[in-house]
Amino acid sequence: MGRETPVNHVEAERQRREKLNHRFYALRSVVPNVSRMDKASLLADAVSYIKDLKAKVEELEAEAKRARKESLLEQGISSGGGTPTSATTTLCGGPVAIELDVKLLGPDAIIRLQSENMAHAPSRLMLALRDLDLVVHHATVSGIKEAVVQDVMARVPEALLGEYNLRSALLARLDKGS
Amino acid sequence: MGRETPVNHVEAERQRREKLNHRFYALRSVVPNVSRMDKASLLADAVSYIKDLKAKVEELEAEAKRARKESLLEQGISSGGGTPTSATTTLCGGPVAIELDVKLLGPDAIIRLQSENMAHAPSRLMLALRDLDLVVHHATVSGIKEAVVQDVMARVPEALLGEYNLRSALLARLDKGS
DNA sequence: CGGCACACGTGATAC
DNA sequence: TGTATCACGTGTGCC
Repeated sequence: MGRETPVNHVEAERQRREKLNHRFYALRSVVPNVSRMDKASLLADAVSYIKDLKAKVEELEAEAKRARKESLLEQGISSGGGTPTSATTTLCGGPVAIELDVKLLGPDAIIRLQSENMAHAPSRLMLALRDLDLVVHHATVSGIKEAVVQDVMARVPEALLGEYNLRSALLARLDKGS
Repeated sequence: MGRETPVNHVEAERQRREKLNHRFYALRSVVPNVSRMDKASLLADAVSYIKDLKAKVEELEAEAKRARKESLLEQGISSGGGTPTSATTTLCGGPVAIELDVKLLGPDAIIRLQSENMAHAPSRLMLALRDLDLVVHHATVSGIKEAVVQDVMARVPEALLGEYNLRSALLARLDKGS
């Protein structure tokens, strides 16, 4: 039958070239010292430039690390003031301080979790929600110093309906993810 | 009259192509995390990478200058300073449509993730953040129907500084957690 | 004239 | 099956 007009192919190739050339132009805009307008030279210059930047970054990072250690030393010496570090290591035996509030509105739930700022609290709650198949509609999490508070609005699967059920399941999941 | 055999022309063009491809290969060797083997993507990644390196250099230089002044003054001002900002945006066409935007402000990052409303998107991002040791200061997630958008403010570990690095690491983690 | 660099259309090919 | 990318040969303009 009639050939599927190859004009599409031509046009596609044209767009591809156009895109490529645009990328080349973008590359030119970020690489200084573009001696030749030549594409090959541009690529070569880009490579050298990247190598230069890499070396520079590495050098500066080493210097920064050095400076940081100095700074840490200074801090360690001058740490005569009151430090707010409590960090009672009672994580193991004792349960972490947690306050969990669950309210149901029809099939949806409003969940409020306030706890110590343990490591990666947000991922913990989100994992618990995921494991229980709660569909998150909206969530906020804010952490300051030693405390973190999370508010979540989500849809609850029928099997978990009932504030007590939901709260228990959430607490179990939260403890489990220690 | 008889055509002056264009074999020279052909051969010249062939060598030119060969040279260009070699340059492309060289560029690949200095740009990390080249997701696609595609030439256009390589150029785009190279541009992002160069921008990122530039920002990193600028940031580190500012920090070095600041550290130098601190060292000279021997004064301990709070280090929660704001350093100049830079921006990076790209789009990743994987199994799911994802748009990830990362902005660095000194040691902190502002992360914006917009994606399809796949199952449990929030836990995914939070897991990625946890795995990368980002300390989340504030986060919001809102989902409606087929789309979900997440905004996060978090502290970035030194090893991950650089928008390109951070973005790549996040993308990798997000893909991994399918 | 000839070297050089580019854009174009085309066939092949992978997903 | 269409939709991507790529390499190739060719035409064209510029020193």
